[in-house]
Amino acid sequence: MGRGRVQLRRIENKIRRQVTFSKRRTGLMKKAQEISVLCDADVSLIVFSPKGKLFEYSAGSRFESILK
Amino acid sequence: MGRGRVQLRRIENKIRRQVTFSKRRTGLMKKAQEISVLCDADVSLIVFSPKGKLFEYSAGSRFESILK
DNA sequence: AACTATTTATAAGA
DNA sequence: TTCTTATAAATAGTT
Repeated sequence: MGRGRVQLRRIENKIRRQVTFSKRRTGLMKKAQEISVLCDADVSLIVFSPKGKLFEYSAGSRFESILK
Repeated sequence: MGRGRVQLRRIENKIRRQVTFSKRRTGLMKKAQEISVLCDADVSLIVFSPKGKLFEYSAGSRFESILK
């Protein structure tokens, strides 16, 4: 999406990689939430940034009992 | 996306819910893979369909040792 | 952080 | 369920 095509390989530029991570993490979390609500599905999504920071979304009884 | 707007609530029609689940699960898995490759991030995504079928994607050393 | 041109995802239909 | 198409949504590059 956006101004250029996506090449599926590691973004070498550190700044660009961080910006892309931030944008795509937000989008991925949103879509995880959407499929859980729309389709009544249990979902667990865990992402570590390259710096080791943890981001997590979970929904449904299968995961809430484990992760909360 | 598509022909109509998304309402963020459970899709009541069973057929439509299954079709949407199948399409969105594919898209979600793809985006999980993309962020892991592009941004060098460890990712774990686990989804259960409403029928209880498990779908999983994981990437990175944090998860591969656990899930494989 | 906001913008916007463009790509990508996908809802509905076939 | 697989393909197509119109359109909504995500986002890459820019400001």
